[in-house]
Amino acid sequence: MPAEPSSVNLEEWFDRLEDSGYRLTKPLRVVAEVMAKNSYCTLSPTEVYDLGREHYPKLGLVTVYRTLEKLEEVGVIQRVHQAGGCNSYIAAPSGHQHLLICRNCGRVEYFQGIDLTDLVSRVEAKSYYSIQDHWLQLIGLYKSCQ
Amino acid sequence: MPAEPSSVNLEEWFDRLEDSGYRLTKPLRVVAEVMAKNSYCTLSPTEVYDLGREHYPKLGLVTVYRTLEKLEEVGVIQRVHQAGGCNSYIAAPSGHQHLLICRNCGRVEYFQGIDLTDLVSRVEAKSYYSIQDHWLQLIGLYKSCQ
DNA sequence: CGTACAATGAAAACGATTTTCAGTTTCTGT
DNA sequence: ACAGAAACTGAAAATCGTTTTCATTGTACG
Ligand SMILES: [Mn+2]
Ligand SMILES: [Mn+2]
Ligand SMILES: [Zn+2]
Ligand SMILES: [Zn+2]
Repeated sequence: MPAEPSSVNLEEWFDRLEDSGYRLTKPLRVVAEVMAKNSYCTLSPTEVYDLGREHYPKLGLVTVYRTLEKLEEVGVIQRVHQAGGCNSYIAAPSGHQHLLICRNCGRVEYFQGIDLTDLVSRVEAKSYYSIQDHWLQLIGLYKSCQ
Repeated sequence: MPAEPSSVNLEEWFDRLEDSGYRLTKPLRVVAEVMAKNSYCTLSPTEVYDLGREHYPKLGLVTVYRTLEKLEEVGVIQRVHQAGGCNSYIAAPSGHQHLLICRNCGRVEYFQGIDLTDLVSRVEAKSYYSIQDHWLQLIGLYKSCQ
């Protein structure tokens, strides 16, 4: 059921960005590439900046922020919330999946097979809310960190 | 199943703080009181500061930060993560419960009756992680916000 | 090509949080 | 009740991550 983060199709990312009217610039390509190549772990804007400059030293931190925003907007990456902070991102899986994060090394897996729709609508029926979304994350220790 | 946030026993909070070696000062009491009296909604440090100064004008913002840290450490409040930001807190319910938050007005309910232990251990069995914790939050619209 | 405009990077501004520090308050032991 | 030690406080300053501004550059499109 748990799966390695599906390897990313960078061309598809670029298509989505173009479809949303964004231009495919060098800095954008570099940032996207960094996120795509590190789809198994979370990265903060600064970490993306450092990795990006290895390939493209001119890259500016401001552009990293702006590009992460775009990538999140078109849905190819997502923000990850952790006890230590909520400013890192990871490649989003296709479809709706949940995160399993290692508290120690930050390694990430996605898992499927937990379907909450029944449980959620049961709660909805008994509350005064219309539930639009849910957010489930598992936290633990990866094999080599136990 | 959904329930009004259980009304808070402030004395119990103070006991817990004392047990952890913290001193019961005036500013701490004021901050705790603000969190206890607003157990149905989330508050940012600045909001706590403003509410606190209504009762105790000398209160400093730095002390609010320090006190929220203590309250979280002893487990009587918890940080709430939302799309708009992750810097607000709310009184924690007794025992393990999950949050149901209104996207519009910020109103909060807790709900019980969703037991994930089975689902979670099923995922654990098929992953390389030992799962220590989970984090489930429902997001929607409260009655009067729909 | 040439033009229109989105996107860039550097610097400055900004807001939230943390650190520093000198003075105050709380608790403990007498 | 009292003295002393240590925790705690508020104001100011420092710091950190993020956003805004702006002059310049690069991309898409005809
Ligand atoms: Mn789900
Ligand atoms: Mn649970
Ligand atoms: Zn968060
Ligand atoms: Zn509402």
